[in-house]
Amino acid sequence: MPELPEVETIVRELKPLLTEKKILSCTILRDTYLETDDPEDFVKQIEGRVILAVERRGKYILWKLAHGTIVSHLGMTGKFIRLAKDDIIPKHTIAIFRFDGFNLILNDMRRFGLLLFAPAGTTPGPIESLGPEPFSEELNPDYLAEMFKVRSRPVKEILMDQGIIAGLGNIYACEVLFRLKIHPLMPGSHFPAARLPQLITVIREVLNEAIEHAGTTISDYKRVDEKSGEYQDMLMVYGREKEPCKVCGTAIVRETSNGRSAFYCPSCQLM
DNA sequence: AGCGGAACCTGTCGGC
DNA sequence: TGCCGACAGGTTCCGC
Repeated sequence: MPELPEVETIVRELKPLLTEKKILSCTILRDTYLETDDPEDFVKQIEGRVILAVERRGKYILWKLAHGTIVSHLGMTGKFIRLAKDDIIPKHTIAIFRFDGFNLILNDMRRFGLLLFAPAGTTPGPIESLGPEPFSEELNPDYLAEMFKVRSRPVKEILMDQGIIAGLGNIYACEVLFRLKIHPLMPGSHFPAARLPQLITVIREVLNEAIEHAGTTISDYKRVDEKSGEYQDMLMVYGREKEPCKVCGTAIVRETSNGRSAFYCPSCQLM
């Protein structure tokens, strides 16, 4: 569901809500969701603790406590919803976090997400293996040249590989490649090295624009206040199979690659 | 090492 | 109306 812009939007909304607030209590409704066989320990670790900061790393949401970090990933359908104390708990709720004056719930219909507590000094495996943040200096043409050079897989898959760049998913990978006029199935090793600086610029442009529009809502993604994002109206190719390309009018094509749909304009985007 | 495919879940939509 | 298959913002694991 959520890619970097959606997670960034949620983190920005959680910050003023949770920073300096104490977790009064926590109830886990689906304990198999937790990355631990001891859900009671998770609750024990966090109850009564104060959230010092809320941060994002890739598509992961981090609540920093003095003695560790609560790590969550929203998978495809996860969301945090702010509820009044007496509101009915919706279907598919995973966890309830109670604060002074409100409850925050984690809800995830398909249960592809993740929730864990990482004690201070430890880094959970999935975060350890993340590549650089798109807005960091570590993402530079030299680094990407190394990554692309040896890979035969399609550029779209490389852009979506969290170990190479953290945060891009199917929507924004498709949109970035449309803007570059590069075919999503072009082998990574064929990507012209001279265009790597432009690739980085476009990744940042697309992500920034999506963040400004509070992310993309196709069906499930909702903000903490249940409002939708606005970037779906700006999408050029994602989800637009058979619609005319907004640049040249050719029908947009959908093609499956590695189990995911690649959307592209067959005349604008070249191998 | 890198790649493709399946698996993990539930819901929705389109076609017959 | 109803059933069935395809598909959905993701990640991980397994076998080649």
